[in-house]
Amino acid sequence: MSSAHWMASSPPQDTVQETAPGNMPKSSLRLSSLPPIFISESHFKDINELHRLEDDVVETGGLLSYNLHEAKIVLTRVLSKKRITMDLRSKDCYTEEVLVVKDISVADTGTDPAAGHKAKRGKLSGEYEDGKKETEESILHEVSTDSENEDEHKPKNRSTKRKRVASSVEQDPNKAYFSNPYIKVLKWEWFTDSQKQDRVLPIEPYLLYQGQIIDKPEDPKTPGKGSSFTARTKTPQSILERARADAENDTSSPVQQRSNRKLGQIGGGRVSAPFQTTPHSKRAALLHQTTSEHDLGQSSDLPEMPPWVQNDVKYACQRSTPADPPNAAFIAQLDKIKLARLLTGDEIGVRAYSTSIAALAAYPHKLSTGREILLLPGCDAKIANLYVEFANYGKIQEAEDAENNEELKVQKLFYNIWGVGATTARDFYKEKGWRDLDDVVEYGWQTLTRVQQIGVKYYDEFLLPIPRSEVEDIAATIHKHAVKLRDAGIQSLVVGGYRRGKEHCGDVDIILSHPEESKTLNIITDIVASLEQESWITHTLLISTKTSDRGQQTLALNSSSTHGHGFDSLDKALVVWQNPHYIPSTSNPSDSKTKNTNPHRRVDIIISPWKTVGCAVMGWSGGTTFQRDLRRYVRQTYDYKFDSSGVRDRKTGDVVDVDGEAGTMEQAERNVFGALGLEFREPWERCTG
DNA sequence: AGGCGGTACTG
DNA sequence: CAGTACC
DNA sequence: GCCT
Repeated sequence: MSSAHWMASSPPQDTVQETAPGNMPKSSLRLSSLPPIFISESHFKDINELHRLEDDVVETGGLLSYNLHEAKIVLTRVLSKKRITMDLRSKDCYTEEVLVVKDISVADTGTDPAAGHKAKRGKLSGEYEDGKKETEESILHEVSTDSENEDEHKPKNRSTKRKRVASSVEQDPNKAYFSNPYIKVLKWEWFTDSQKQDRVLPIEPYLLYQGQIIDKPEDPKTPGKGSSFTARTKTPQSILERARADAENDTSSPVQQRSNRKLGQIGGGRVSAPFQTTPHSKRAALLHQTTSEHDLGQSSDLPEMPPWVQNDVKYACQRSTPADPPNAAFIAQLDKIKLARLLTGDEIGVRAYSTSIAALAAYPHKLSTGREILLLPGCDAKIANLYVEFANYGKIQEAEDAENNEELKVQKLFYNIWGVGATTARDFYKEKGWRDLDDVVEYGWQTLTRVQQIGVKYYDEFLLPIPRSEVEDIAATIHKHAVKLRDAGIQSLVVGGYRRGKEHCGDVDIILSHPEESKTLNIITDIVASLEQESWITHTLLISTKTSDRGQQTLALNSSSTHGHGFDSLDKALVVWQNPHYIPSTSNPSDSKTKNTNPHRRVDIIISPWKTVGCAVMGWSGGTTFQRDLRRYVRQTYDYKFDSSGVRDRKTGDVVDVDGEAGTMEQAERNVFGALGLEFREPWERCTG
């Protein structure tokens, strides 16, 4: 994208040297002869700063305008063209880009926008070789086109204008620009740099966008856009959403369940306001609620609390958490709020909701009152209030709002790209101004990391659930290769969601080990190579061949006589998998080269040395909250540090053997539970989310 | 008022 | 160093 | 958001 290069380049700092601003007491910059100037508020921290800067402009005689239909200059801190046109549109200013071709000799050189666009469509149909960059030429001073309207199929030449601007201007390099009627969006630095140099600098190096104002386009919706990619991405509802929908259709709706409940038990009869409580009044309000319920003679008898509640056992690794708890519908609502916390970057909020959810998921009874929730570890007034709302109305406004929020919807779409986290998803939305995957591909493909490109390429396929049988097939293939590369002593175990019993898995996690320590050394490289060789692995997202810091391990140093260095290596590879065996198209037998349509899968291959394989299995089998709580439990109880490659004493750094002697991975894992003073939990009891 | 899991790779 | 990944 |  030539525009990207162009935009990224900084304005030349050596444009003019002659002025020595030092002896000027006050800026003598005069902007009074320039067209009206509009300042875009985007990226200004607060209104005051904006006003101050507006004052600065006024001080130079600049004609400040608040109407984009009269302003000819827009100063902005935004850099991306997409975002600029969005900003303009938000002020009811619709534009078509007007190209600036400075030098005739470079005009029309391979920047046909339609062609570029088409090429990217091709990528999405799978013809794209990831990793290979689509080299788009960066032509200095030529603004690549892109009509701002959403209509993908509009012929680009209709919306594209090219305007030649005199290049070798004698006196005023801006004259040619200001003699045309187009609106010009400049980097804010044009003004500040001009201030510094006390003269009106040429706008060209700062010109981000030049546009002609057009009428507001009709057809704001464009219902069927014909873009297969866009259509595809919207079709398969995310698993999460479907799970939620299911949960909400739960026949045992809490509304009927608690039909005798009076509305607005907290403080009044209103819907949302009562749930906004001040920190100090929260618990009191709820207690009052339960008291009044008691006074009304309703059954306030709570079921007998499970031992972990009675004993205030607070770590998720200390209790049984099934996959389908009685309060799944309520949990589904909390999950929506949690997702919103995640997307907005509130990691602590995520942690808090995760804790509450894990406790609720472990609770074996259908909830009946808000007071009940207060007894659960990790749950307090906020969650109890949400429950009361849920019990009364069958839904939670905050959750509904989060789910329906357009911004969050788009950010979730981006977040689902492998390699894109919450921060980048927000960046795509807020800074880049992208709204769907087509935008990502069209405007940002080259800025994506390698793995993000792969993530986009297989966006839909990575979201497809993997049946258990296919997980087993994949595991068998990996095991077979491992045996081939070493010997039949290789043991393997599928962990992750599969081991917790999920019917459909998001990915495949498999741990490989071997009772002889030497047999697992460097095997990850060999396995990946071997599977690549047979075309099972199409991409390696990440491979970790070092067990980084473990150099200091006394145990490894002394006991393992096997190797000179002999350290553990809990290696892993995160790869993209595709079954290379496909039916060569029954419908089109003549076509010898039909495409392999088997979906690409995400597969994690983990290698563990035998002596810590119990930790590896344990660390890869539980839900996230189970893992976090396990680590907190181990720290709190023993001041040890747990991770999937072993346990160490935090004070001494010594390795603690929790694996014991075991003949199988499962036995090793049981030993770890025991050594850590934990009751064994079956994998399907670790569904903490 | 401070803490919230621990580790490794990428860019 | 920030961001993302794994559970 | 909850816990210490």
